[in-house]
Amino acid sequence: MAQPKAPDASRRSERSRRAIFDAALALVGEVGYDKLTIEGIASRAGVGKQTIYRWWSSKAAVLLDAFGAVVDEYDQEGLPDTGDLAADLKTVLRATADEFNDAAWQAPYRALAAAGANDEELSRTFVGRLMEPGMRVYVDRLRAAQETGEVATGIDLRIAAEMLMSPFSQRWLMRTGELTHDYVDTLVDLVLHGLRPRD
Amino acid sequence: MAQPKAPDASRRSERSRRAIFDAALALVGEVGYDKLTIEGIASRAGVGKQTIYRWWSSKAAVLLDAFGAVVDEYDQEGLPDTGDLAADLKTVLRATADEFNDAAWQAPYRALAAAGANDEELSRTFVGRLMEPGMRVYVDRLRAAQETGEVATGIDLRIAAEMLMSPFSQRWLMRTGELTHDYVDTLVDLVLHGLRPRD
Amino acid sequence: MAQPKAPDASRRSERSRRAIFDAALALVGEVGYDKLTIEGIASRAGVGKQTIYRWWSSKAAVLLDAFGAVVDEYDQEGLPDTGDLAADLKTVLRATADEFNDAAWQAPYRALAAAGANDEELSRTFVGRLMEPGMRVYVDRLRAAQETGEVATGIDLRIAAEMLMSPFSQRWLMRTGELTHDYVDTLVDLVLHGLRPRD
Amino acid sequence: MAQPKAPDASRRSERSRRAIFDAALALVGEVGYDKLTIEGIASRAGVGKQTIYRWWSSKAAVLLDAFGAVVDEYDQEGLPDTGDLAADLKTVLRATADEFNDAAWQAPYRALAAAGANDEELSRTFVGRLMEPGMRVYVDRLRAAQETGEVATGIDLRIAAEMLMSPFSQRWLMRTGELTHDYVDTLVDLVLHGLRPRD
DNA sequence: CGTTAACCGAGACGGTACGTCCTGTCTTCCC
DNA sequence: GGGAAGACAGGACGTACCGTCTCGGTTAACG
Repeated sequence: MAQPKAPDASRRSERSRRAIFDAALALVGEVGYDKLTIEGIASRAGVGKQTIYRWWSSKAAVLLDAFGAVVDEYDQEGLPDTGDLAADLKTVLRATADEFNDAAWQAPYRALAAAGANDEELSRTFVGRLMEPGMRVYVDRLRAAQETGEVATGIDLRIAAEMLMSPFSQRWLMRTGELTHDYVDTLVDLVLHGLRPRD
Repeated sequence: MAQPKAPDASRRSERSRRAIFDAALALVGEVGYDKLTIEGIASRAGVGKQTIYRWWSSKAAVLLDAFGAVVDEYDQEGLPDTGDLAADLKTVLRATADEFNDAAWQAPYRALAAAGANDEELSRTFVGRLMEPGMRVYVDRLRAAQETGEVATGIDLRIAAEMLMSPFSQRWLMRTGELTHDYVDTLVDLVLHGLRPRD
Repeated sequence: MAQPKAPDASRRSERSRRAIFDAALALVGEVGYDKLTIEGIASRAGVGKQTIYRWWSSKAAVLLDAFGAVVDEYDQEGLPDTGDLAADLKTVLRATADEFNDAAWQAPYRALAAAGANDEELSRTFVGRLMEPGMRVYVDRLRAAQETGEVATGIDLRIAAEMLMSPFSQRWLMRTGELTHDYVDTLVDLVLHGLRPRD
Repeated sequence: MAQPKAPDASRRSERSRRAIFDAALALVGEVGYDKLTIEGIASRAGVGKQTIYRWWSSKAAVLLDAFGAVVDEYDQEGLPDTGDLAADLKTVLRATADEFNDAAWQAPYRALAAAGANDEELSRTFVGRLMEPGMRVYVDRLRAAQETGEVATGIDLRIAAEMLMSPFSQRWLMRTGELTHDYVDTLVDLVLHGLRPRD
């Protein structure tokens, strides 16, 4: 079952791992994803190329881990639940919009989304690691709202959450519009109207 | 103030142009976007590299033109209007879902969406050339529905259209779910419920 | 019969060819053969690596051509023939000794002799290109001496020439002794004594 | 004034030493000297790389020791002295020719001769360890012949021995000819004729 | 109807990065 | 402390493409 040369993870250099993450994130911001190279990362991190190839299979994989490590620190603990679904969603989506407008997030996130489009394997990891967790907290919050009657029963909450998040992501990814607070508010209102219990 | 070397388009070889398109589309399907190369296209098309560089600035630009030429043949003439908005949307989105599930469309479309994420200029062209026209017909159809009272007035139709199309595109691009007819129907129903005239 | 990608020699850049020779000879003198690298030659010559790989198969092949070009300028025109074989041989071998003691010749010559020992193909070329011509003029001179009676008939002149040159080369290659004029004189005398017509 | 880390030879593993020799000799025969690597030797010998680096400074040094150990078993005990110098020399040189034509000797011997050409230090060891002892027995035999009058007095026996051995070695090293028994006989006769007491 | 200027196929060029291999050092764990 | 194992920083390998340039050849507009 094992690959033909599994490196011994217990001997891995934590120092190098971190230097590689820092270098990858810094470089993707400076030169963009297309001009990001393994050699560049290695050189900036003061690391041999082989140390990268030993642990990752592509620059996308490095970036995914690097960005994942950053995101993990933002420890999501579920959406707020003040009892007012619309207000809660607006609060969180406004914050998310601010994050997406932050240059430090743009480059790696865009890069990974793009790389995922052409690489199914990477795409699965990207979605599972970075997008699914976010999606799940929305579904949970919607389920809670269903129990208080704010949202109709019988609705596919997964699709409901996508109605909220996909227009938002798509707008940003394709640059078809700004992610303003106004936009967020309008979107939340329109979506929630559709989720209301039917008359 | 002309560029240092504006090639004379009137002397351009139509034969070569087509051969390049065919080669680009065939290759992106066979080897994927990342391994698509200008040299590969040139060689497959039986064309000198310079003939590509003379007319396009990158492999993305070639692919965009090549795919654009294919798409143009599907000449969109607006959405049907039978008077039943939901039915009309389902009809068209089901057809679109089938298209997106067609392997011949996947590779170039994904490639361009991905390339656009990292290249703002390309992104603008991609959206303007391939996505905007599609979006526009939806907005038009929604406006018609607004006039018949099926959709509430005062709604931002652009955002409404995005609520319909973005979850759909995102699902496909990120591979977070299948584009089935059932999915389309559910999505349309949920969205339209949100667009109904308020009580 | 042809190799799978014969480059077009008529388009070859003479400028690059010369720059490569110069760089190779300079570097082998500066850093030695073992630390001579294709990358180093390319970089010093201001040339792409591929330009070297296109025309040569190894650093040894480059060096052989480079050194060959230098040697060719020394245009051998046969040994002098004053009628005194011993004197003629001493004159020429003394000059050769001086050449072999010249640092500029040492590095490439040693390198090629060494590389040839481990690479039969290269060895054939090295011998044929650089050593055979030298050997031949000695054989010719000995043949002339045979006609004047200075050298016995029936002697294998090839072996005779080797008796003269091999101890000389071996001494230099293996560093088992100095190549002084005295040494040369002694060697010539001993060898010629063996070649004298038998009593 | 000891080196920074003089390993304690008394604790050295004889088992590893032998495994390294065997691996080095086997590999140089299989893949040639250029592709012989320390890693390859270590791995084939079932030994850590450090165990090699601890005791030798280069692959050439390993090979020299390995080959030296083999040669030592051939324990030279001087040339035969039947009273007939020519016959004795032919006997021994014929045997040597057979040895040099044996594939098992070729690779390491050639490799070391080549490595010596570019590495003065190695060259001294190689000559001193493997070539000098052989040379010495020839000089001794010639001296004995001088005392019986077969060889002229006043001759530099060192140079005389080289006249015999260098053409032989050179021919083999440079592949300029076969080492046949006929060749050996002719060479011995020619050389001895030159060494005869002058008239 | 010949001249000539541009596009064209071809591919050599100076470069950059790839992913692999090996070097020589260092660290860990075992005996 | 020697030895097996192997991660590490470093660097060269030989390959693949990049985007530029130069070379005939062909082809269309102009004189």
